[in-house]
Amino acid sequence: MKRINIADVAQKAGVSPTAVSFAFNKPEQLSRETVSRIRMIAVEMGYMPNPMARALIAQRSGIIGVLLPQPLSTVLANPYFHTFLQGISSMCDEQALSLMTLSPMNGSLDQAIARSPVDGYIIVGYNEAHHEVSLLRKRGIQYVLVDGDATRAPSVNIDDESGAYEAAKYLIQKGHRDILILMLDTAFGHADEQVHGVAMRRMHGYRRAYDEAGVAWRHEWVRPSVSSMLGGEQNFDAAYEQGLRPTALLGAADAIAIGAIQAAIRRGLRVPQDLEVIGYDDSLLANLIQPRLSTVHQPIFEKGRVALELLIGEWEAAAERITDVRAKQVRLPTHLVLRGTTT
Amino acid sequence: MKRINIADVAQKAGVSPTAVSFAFNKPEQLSRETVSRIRMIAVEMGYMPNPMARALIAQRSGIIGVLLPQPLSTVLANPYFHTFLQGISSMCDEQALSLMTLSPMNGSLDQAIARSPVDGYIIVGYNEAHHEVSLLRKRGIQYVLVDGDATRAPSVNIDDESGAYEAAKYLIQKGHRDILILMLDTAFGHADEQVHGVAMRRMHGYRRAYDEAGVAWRHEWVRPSVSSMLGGEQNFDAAYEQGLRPTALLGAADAIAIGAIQAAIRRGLRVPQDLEVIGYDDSLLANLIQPRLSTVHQPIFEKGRVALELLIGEWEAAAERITDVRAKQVRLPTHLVLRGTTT
DNA sequence: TGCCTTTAGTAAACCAATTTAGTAAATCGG
DNA sequence: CCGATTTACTAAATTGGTTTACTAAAGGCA
Repeated sequence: MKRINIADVAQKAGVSPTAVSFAFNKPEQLSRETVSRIRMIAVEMGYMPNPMARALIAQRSGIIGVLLPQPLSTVLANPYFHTFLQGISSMCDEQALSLMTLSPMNGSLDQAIARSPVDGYIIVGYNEAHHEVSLLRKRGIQYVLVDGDATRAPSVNIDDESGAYEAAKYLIQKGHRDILILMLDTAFGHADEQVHGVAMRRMHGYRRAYDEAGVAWRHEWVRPSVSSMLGGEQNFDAAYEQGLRPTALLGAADAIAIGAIQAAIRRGLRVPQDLEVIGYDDSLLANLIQPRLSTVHQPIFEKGRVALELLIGEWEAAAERITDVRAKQVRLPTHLVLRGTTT
Repeated sequence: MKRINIADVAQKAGVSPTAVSFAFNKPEQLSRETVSRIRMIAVEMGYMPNPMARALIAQRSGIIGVLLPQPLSTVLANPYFHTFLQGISSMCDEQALSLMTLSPMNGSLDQAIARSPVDGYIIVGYNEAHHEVSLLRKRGIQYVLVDGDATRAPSVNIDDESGAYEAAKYLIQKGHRDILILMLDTAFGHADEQVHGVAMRRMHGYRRAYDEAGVAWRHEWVRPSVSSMLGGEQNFDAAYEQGLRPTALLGAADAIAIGAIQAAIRRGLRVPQDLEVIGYDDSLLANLIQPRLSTVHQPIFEKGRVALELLIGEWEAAAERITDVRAKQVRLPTHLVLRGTTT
């Protein structure tokens, strides 16, 4: 079963392939009857122009790629990304763009990038200095960084530091001194990974509140956790078994905080009476659990929209050959939202 | 800033474009030094073969398209799809495939299909008879239907009917007679849409339990709801204001059931003491709310995996020109899971 | 030295469209 | 009635690669 092409239609209609192309793209170049005859035959034969050939010649596919730091199956387990992707896709719908998610293929982004027919990238969680990112720059492909450090490339970030600062300050002001901090593990950079700006900034925010209040920063009360409910559970348990007895908890992501709460409840603690908890992100999950999670709100949905807006701006700048414009660095605000896990 | 192509690299290396292609794809055709020289220059220039050209000639892009019934931003609000997409993407990761989501573009799937360079489709929530689906068949593009009725095309469904039957039977056996049923609105087919098989089968399952127990089926106790928490809330409220006082509730989707529970709690009802609730799907949400939702479990993750497996099977069959093999119709089992919203 | 094989590379065809330049035939004005 | 323009259509170039068929030079062997 061979897929029919423009030549097949042309032959059946007794015209040249050019005429078939015109019938769809420039009907005014042909007589009215010829156009309708060609279209009739095309529909009848089930013809549709080959998207690859079309994208090749048009030098654009109408697809944007979202470069993710983890396999898609992992990302989809994270409510933060649900909202973020919703933001991007709401903009996609408006702009008639398609969305393609790209994850590292057996560890490397290179392969994923190499075979993706996309017009530009939204890159999540990588810094400008990252190898694959600089390759894209070299190749002249437009991209926008999200949650990654950049100076030359356009980027969207949030005010991680001040959100964290507010959260820690709130707990300290309420008199808590034994605060367990479950930090993103990316703040502690493994050998092969770059230290991640987001995690660092959140840590600095917590730290600043401690310093300003004159509270000692104790390293054994700060634990790295993977950003998932399971990570939060395991780290709370581990801290408890080390003999720590926190009266409050700062989770650098909602999922971590929620996991920790479940571990705490399992140990008979009452939230918030025995343990006050503040998460980070204000993902949808925060509002679904009981008691509802106090957390640092960030505009996740808007972040996705803004990222795509910037990317579209890059295309326009490239089309008009504006290269000296300073890349836009957007920083969205954060704020503390107090709900049921604080008193 | 022009994107460099194979000819640029060839020129700089003083060889033909063919040699550059060989350096990457068939290095044994060239001398060792030439290969390494070309590769050096390619890296230096930041060259990477154009994915569209590559896909055009290879007649495959390594991308699979997931055709969704709603805009992506709507789909991502639904926990059912999170798990489903996770299932597909776990398989994608293994097979080194990329995943692209496709939603109707201003109402029409046609456009979305026309510009998508994909090797095959997983089509969610459409029947075989649907116009766009039959177009794909005509064009010889492989696809698999999920949650849609099919006889000729391969499909993945679940045992909607018996899951619903079990749920309704359980509540009836416990003595409930005033059961509010919040049905999927797709069971009541609008003018421009086809009646949706999933919704119909679930309704028939509920109905069969009523009939077998000799309980009267009262239409005013069955309400169509959109598949979201908001839909569940609004419909519970509406039913209550009509004077209905249910002692139990069947939600044809978890989101509906959860929304209804929140509306019920707001009215001072205790769940499960005053209102027993059984949802449908067993999405992750069901385990996160308090009390944990009793529901009909379906293997959502596996459904995604199986769908992609079938699609890969289609490719293989097409490659071997096997056309007379009967298309595989997979039906996965469902079962009732009792948690905290039933006594 | 002559013939055959291997090696290393290139020219040209091809994938499936779009677009530019060009060509007949028909129409029009003077 | 003749040159100019319009109409309706086509041939050929282009997009950026891959692949097949071919060629020239080098090496092997009698």
